[in-house]
Amino acid sequence: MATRNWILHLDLDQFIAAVELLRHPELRGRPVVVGGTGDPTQPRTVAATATYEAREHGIHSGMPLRTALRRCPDAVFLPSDPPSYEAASARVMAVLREFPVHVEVWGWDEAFLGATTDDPEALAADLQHAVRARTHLDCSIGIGDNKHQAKLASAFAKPAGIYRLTTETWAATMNHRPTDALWGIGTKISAKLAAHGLHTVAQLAAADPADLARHFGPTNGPWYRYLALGKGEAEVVTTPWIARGHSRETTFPHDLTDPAAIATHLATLAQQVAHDAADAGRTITRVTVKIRTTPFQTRTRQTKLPTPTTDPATITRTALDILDRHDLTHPVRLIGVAVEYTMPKT
DNA sequence: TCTGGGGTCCTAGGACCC
DNA sequence: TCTGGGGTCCTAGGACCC
Repeated sequence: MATRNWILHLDLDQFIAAVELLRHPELRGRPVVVGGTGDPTQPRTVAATATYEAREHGIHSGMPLRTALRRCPDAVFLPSDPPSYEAASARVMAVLREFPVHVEVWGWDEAFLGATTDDPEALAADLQHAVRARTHLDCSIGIGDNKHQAKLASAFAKPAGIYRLTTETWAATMNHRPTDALWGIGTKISAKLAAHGLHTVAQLAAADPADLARHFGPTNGPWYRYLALGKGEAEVVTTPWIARGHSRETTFPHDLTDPAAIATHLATLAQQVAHDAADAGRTITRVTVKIRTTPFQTRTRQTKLPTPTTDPATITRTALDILDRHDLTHPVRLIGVAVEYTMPKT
């Protein structure tokens, strides 16, 4: 077998639930739901994850906790605890870096690995064993010629398995599937493609790029066809990601109608975001204020700052000025502040 | 099932300038 | 004067992902 380059995608199985069960072994085998502050009576809080036992009751991530409670009154509800997920994630990534691979971290529970080997399955099995031995966490590993293939392959590998999806096997594996099986095509685009007669991956792969560009945009249209052909980024980037921006938002359990209360909360968010930027050593070049009203209508207003800054007072004043441009005649369920960072010159 | 929070990137239209 | 066309920046919204 010839030695060549591979992309591996490692996906930790049921990551948040697995971390929680390590801390609460007595809950193993019980339906467990993690989300919010762990209070299932709190409105407008959703599940971050649910164990297999909870899923048997029809509970899934994204479901309101109140609904989950109704479906399974015996379920155990735990608060979300991002710092411990962060810590568990860091332990896993450290294990991966001990192998002769390039590691690109992709969120808490995923990583792409670049490897040169004649036996990627053996490497994947070694990785799984090491991660399990050192962290007690299971992972699935996809093997491909690029990130797109490897990413889809790791989903086929679940739970705790290994799956290879390459350019050679792409058509046989993917052609009959709906277009939203591709990584980057969701329900909206899939429906729009179907309206143009493109239902399957094979049909999208055979579509006219110019036609796609006309209906889906000059970049996106041809890119969808590229995905359907099984192509994708094949370079693993190990340098740390430089964030484009940052945001904080709050959904209130009960609507806000008092303009003063809205302004007060907005000012708090703006100051937090300004401090976050300063902590990250970044300057802010644009401020966006997001308001979601009942019934679930989301509006944004933004301003480019004349001069980049991290000054909390400037960010707060800008956010409050932007708030004045919003229509606040409807009850407010969400307030958010997002900022765009100045990108360092390269 | 009345619908979180934090991100990234693309698109389209209008303003403005030459 | 009553009408062009391109380039760039800004803004709002939307789609997707974890």
